[in-house]
Amino acid sequence: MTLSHRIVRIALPLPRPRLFDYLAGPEARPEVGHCVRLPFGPGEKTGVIVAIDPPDALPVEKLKPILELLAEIPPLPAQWLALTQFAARYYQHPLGEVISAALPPGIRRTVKLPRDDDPWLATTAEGRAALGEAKRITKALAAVEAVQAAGARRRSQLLTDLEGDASGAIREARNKGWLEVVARAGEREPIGALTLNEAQADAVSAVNAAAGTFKPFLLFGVTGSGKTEVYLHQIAHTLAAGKQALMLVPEIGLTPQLMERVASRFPGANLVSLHSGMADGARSLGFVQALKGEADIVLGTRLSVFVPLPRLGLIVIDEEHDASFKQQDSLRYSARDLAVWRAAYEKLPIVLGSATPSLETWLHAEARRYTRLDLPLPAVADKPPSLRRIDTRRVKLDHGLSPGLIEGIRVRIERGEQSLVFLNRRGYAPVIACPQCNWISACPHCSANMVFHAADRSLRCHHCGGEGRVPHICPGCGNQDLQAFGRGTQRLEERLREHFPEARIERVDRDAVRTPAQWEEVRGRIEAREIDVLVGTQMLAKGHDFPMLTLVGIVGADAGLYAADYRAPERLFQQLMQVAGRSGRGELPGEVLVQTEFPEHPLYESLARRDYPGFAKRELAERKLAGFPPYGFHAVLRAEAPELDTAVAFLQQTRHAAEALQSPVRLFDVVPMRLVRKARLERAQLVIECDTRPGLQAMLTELMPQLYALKSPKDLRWHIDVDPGEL
DNA sequence: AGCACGCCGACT
DNA sequence: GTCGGCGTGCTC
Repeated sequence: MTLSHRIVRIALPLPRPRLFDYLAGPEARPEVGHCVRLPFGPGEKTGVIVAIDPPDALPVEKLKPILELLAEIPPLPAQWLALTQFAARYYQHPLGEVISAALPPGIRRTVKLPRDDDPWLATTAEGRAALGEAKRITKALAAVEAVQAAGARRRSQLLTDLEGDASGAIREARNKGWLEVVARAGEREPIGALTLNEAQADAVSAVNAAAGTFKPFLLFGVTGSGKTEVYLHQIAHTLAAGKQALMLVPEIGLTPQLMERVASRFPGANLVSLHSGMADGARSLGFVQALKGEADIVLGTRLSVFVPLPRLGLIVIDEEHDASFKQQDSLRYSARDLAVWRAAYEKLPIVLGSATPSLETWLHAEARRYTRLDLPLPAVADKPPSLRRIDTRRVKLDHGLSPGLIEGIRVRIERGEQSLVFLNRRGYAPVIACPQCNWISACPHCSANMVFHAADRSLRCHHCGGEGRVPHICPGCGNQDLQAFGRGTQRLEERLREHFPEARIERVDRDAVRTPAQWEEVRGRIEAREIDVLVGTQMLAKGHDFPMLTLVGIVGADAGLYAADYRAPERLFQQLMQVAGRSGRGELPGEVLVQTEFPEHPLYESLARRDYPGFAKRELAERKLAGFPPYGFHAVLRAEAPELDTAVAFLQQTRHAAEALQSPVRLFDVVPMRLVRKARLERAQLVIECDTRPGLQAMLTELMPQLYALKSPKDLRWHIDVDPGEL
């Protein structure tokens, strides 16, 4: 080898925390951050260079040369590598796998990069003339029309603007000379910017003033207080300074309306949207545009926190408390927490928006580590709906519905207003049982009951997706009289139809509304006042304002009050605040009815006053007493195997190893998980608790090599979850 | 994760 | 006599 050969250290997608050294020839000109294709064992893999000529490299004669340096992908910037390295350290996950999770699948798997055939298109005089003279709008003319409306449009954006596969129509319009390639969208007046009220204006200037420094903000305001408008003004300021903006939204928050609102506000900006449902090519293209600095705004779900942005100037996290920011498998990261780290590392302001912040964020704000920006409701809408609690111990329920709620719905139907009944349990009934022999509809693969779905008379397990027919006679004793116990949204819907046969009733849950398009369609009908009563799960809690919705009924929420998981009340309060906020958003006064056996429960007291700070104060006091987050820190090691003993034995071994480590952590007992059996696997867990994050980190870092060294049975799988969403 | 190497049961 | 089971160990 010659002197100009370099040794490159590569992170590879392997489930062990190891890096591998290779040789790169003089012609390769390797840089840290470059993607490389290389021989690995008998096959090939793609990896990323994390170091060049490391001092502790393997002897050269043991190294293989790389196959190819993927020079068409610019090297990933140092800040990006720092983010993945931090995530690998913090979440105790192999760096190669973190990098692989952070890269879009198209780049991860192949050498093929989607050709950047994504020019800016503008209309020509011929195109505008053709549009004006046309009697019929052809697909090609529709493309011209869409470009005309936007001023100039990226081809990829145009493809998503138009119905179906529009690539042929765009080609035709270009061939006819109706569309031409332009260097870049010209500066245009932003469309639809709203005048800010005083609180909004203050929030905007506070964040603008923090440009170029790490400063976290909590934008605290209910839906309707205008958080999105504040984000848009902050993004406008960021773009004007020549920087890029990253905006993360919950999974269900990434709607076409939001995309459209951002796109039409910044017609000249290159807006990239990213979520896991996108095709590989589009995802890779967006990623590379961001990496090259061509994207101005990235709007996406949690995975967007890993998008490289060389000129990043602002991060926004909408609904920061939302559970979908935490990944629940493989690399179990919190996009919100990583975003805060990223903002600190890159010295940026970050805005966390919520009406019901996570207690972690709220505590930061109370401690003045985060700056709280309050957005009160605008004066015109400043009439929070009255909240009434219906004591279900004192009234006779009709299939779970109280007379008060039924009467409330009846009145709304008469007035031509809309009602919403919220029940966070889909299906018809949560269990089928035999009153004679106590047989119940248990899932054969999980320690859970199968839920009765009336539409197709099926029994479904909501944990493993298993499905079966409802037996005609009891499998235990042959009894013909099987009964459905408890209630879900389907049963409520059925009962409401019996009560109000004339009313237009619509159920909204994951069974009835499967795709975003279906949800859009239902939403349209709600707005067009074609629906009188909505029945549904938390899907209904989010989304847009329905001005004619004046009654929200909350049914069966009590389960969250005394649940085993200490986070249950926090989630319940967030959910109820959100669903209660659906009512009375227009001119008409709203009402919320909560059916409960515990009307005097403090959570409902706080809810009635719309008093998040009061709720948070009480909840934080309890957490502090228990040493739970955000006053203590958890990691949980989970193991699963066909036999529970296998999983328990593995965790016991780990626990012994951990005990020997001289660490301030507290090790809980190894216990079966609450849902012990899921999809034919028995699961157990070991919770590790510590008063400080660094203490927990240090212990885990010491423990991990021993964990990897433990020889675990072939059929056992384990993972570690730092800052778990639930215990 | 793949994938090969490597020692023990029922088959052309 | 071999085809193949998946246990263990390695990949620069």
